[in-house]
Amino acid sequence: MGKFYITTPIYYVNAEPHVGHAYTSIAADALARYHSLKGDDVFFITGVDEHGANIEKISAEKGVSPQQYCDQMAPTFTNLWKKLNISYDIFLRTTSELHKRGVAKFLNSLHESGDIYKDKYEGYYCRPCESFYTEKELGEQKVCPVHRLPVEWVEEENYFFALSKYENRLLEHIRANRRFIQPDSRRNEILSVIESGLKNVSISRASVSWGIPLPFDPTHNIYVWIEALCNYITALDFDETGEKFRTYWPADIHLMGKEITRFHAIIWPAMLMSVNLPLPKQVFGHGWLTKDGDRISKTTGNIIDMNALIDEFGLAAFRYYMMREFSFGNDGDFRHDRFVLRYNADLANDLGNLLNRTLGLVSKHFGVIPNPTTPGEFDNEVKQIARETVNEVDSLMSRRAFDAALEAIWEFVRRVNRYIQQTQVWTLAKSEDGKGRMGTILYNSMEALRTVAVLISPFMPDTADRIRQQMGLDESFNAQGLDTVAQWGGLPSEIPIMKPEPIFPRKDTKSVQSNSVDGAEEANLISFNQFQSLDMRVAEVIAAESIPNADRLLKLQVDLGGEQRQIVAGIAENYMPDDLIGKQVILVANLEPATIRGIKSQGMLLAAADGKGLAVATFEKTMLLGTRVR
RNA sequence: CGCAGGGUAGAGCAGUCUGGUAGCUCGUCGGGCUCAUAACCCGGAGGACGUGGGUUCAAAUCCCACCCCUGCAACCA
Repeated sequence: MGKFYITTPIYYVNAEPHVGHAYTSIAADALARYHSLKGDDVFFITGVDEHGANIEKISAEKGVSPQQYCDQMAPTFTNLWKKLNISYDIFLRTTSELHKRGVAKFLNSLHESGDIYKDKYEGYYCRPCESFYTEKELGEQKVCPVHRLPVEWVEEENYFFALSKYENRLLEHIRANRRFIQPDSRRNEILSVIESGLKNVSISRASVSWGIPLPFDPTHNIYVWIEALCNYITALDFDETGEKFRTYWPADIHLMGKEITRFHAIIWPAMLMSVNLPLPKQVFGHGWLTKDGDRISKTTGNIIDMNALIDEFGLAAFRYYMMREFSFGNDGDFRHDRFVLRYNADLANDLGNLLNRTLGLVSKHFGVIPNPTTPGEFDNEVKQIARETVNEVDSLMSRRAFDAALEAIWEFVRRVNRYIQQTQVWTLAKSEDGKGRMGTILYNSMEALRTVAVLISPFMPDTADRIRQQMGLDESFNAQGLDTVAQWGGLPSEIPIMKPEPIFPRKDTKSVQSNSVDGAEEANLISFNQFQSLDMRVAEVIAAESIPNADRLLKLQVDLGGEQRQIVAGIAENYMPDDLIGKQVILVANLEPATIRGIKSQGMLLAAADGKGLAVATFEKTMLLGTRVR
C-alpha cells in the first residue's frame, strides 16, 4: 500500500477532444482505478493547456478573447471525461491561479539555480505563422512554406535554459532506470536523441502576449511548453513544503502519446534536476491509433465517432475495445468490424453469457446464492486459476500491458465456461445428492464471476457494478479491493439474487455497418452557378518532366488549342513523365496560379485518388483542344 | 543516407529486452452439449516468424547487410 500519482498530458485546447485524447485518458483511468483497487492512495490529474501563440490566433479568428475561447473549450474536455467516466481528481487549467502561482515559484527556482540565461535568438520569421523557419524550409525564394509570403530576419532577446548541461546526467539516469522511459522503443529513441547532442532551449517569447509572464522579467512570457510541463507539480499546489506535493511527488507515471515523449523524457527531467527535485518514476509514450489503416483526420472525414459507438454499444464496450485491442506501446488500427467482433465474442458470448447461464440456473433451482457443501472434480483447478489470474493481472498491469491483462482475465472467463460444461451442472438437479453438488458448482461459478467483476472494474466500472447487482450483492461489495478476491470464498451464501438479464445483448453483425467515410460526404450542395464558375477545358500534355527533390510532383506543359500552359501536378508517384505525353486531360483553366516548389503552375488537372492509386481523368475519344468541359 | 514505426497461419495481433518444442482472438473444417444471449465445450487443418549472411549446442528473439510496406516532414492548387 502506497501512493500512486498518475497524470495525462494537459491537452491543448486548439481543437475539441478526439479519440486520441480519449485513449490516453481511458488508459490513465484504468491504471488509476487499478491502483485504488490495490489499496494505493491514488492521485490522478488531467487538464488543458491554454496559452500560446496558437490559441491567440484561433481566438482572434473567432473574434473572442483568448480567455473567452478557453472558457468555451475547457468544458468540451470535462464533458467528454464525464461521458467516459474518467475518475480524475483535478482538472487543471493553465489559466488558473493555482497553475500560475506554481509556475512562478518553479521558474524562480530555476532562475536561482543559475541555468537560465539571456541570449539573442535569430532567424527567419513569418509573422502570420508566428514561427521561425530554417533556410531549408523556406526554399530558394525565401518565402514561408505556409503563407508563401516573404519572411523577415528577426533577432529577439530570449531567455534560455541550459539543457545541454544535463546531457550526461540524463543519459546516466535513463540507462540506470530501465523503466524510466517506456516502452523500450521510445527509450531507445530518446537515448539516441540525447546521444546526438542537446541544444539549449528557449523558454520565453517576447512576441507572444497570451501567456504567463516570467517572474523575474515580466516583459517576457514563458514559452508554452515550458510552462505546461510544470502542471504536474502545480496541480499539487507546488511548494516544496506543501502537503500535497510532499505526499504525491514524484509522479509514478506520466502517460502520453508518443509524439510528446521527448518533452517529458528530456526537458522536464532536466528542469527537475536543475532545481533538485526528484524525477518522475516513469514516462510512458503510448502508440497512435489509425482508423481502417489510415490516419485519423478531420479533413478527410476519417474520424471515430465515439458518441455513436457509446450510444450503440455502451461505454463499457468502448473502454474494453480501446484497452483490449491494442498493444498499448504500439500503434493500433481501429476497425469497426473488429469492435463488433470483440463486443460479441468477448462481452456477449464469453462474459455476458457466462453470467446469464450461471444466474439462470441459480435462479431456477435455488433463488439464493447456494452453499458450497459438496466439493468435487475441477473445483480446485478453478480456484487455483482464479488466484493465478489475480497475480498475472497484477504483473501485467505493472508493465502497462492492458491488452494482455484483459486477455488473462478472459482466459479465466473461458475456463469457467468450460467448468460448467465439464461438470454438466444442469443435469444434476434430478437427485438430492446432485443438488448439493450443483449448488457448489454454481457457488464456485458465482465466486469466479465476482473475481472477474473486481478484476475488470478498472476497465469497465459500470459492468462490474451490474454484475454485482445481478448477483444480489449490495453496494458494500463495490468498495472491495483486490485482496478480497485473492482469497477464494469471499462470496456470501443465502443471499437472494436478482432476475438474470443479459448485460451485453448480442449485436447482429449484418445490420451493423462500417460508418466510414460516407457520412462526411453528404450535404454541401452547390448551385449550378457555382459549378459553372469552373472553367474546365480539354487539354493535351505536350511535355512532362519530373522535378528534382519532389517525390510527388511533375511539371507539365499542356496545349489548350492555341494556348500553352505550364502546370505542376502531384501525380509523380503514379505516372512516369513519358506516360502522359500525348494524353488528353481535363484542365481547370481558371484556377488562380500558384508557385509550387519555385515553379509556376497555371491550372490543375483532374485526377482521382483512392486508397490504391491515382488516375488522371481523360476522354473516351479524342476531342478538340480547348473545348469547354461540363 | 530526412525522421519514425512495422513485415509472425486466411484476417487482426502478441511474443523479440532476459535465445531453448511458435501463441491469442476471429474465420474455417469435424464433433459434443442443450443450462444460456443461434450462446458454450472438445478436436483438426493451416506458419521458410520479409530476404541473405553471421554468432551459438540452440535464433522469430542477438549482430551485419538488403528488400518491402505505413505514417510524418519537404513540395500535393
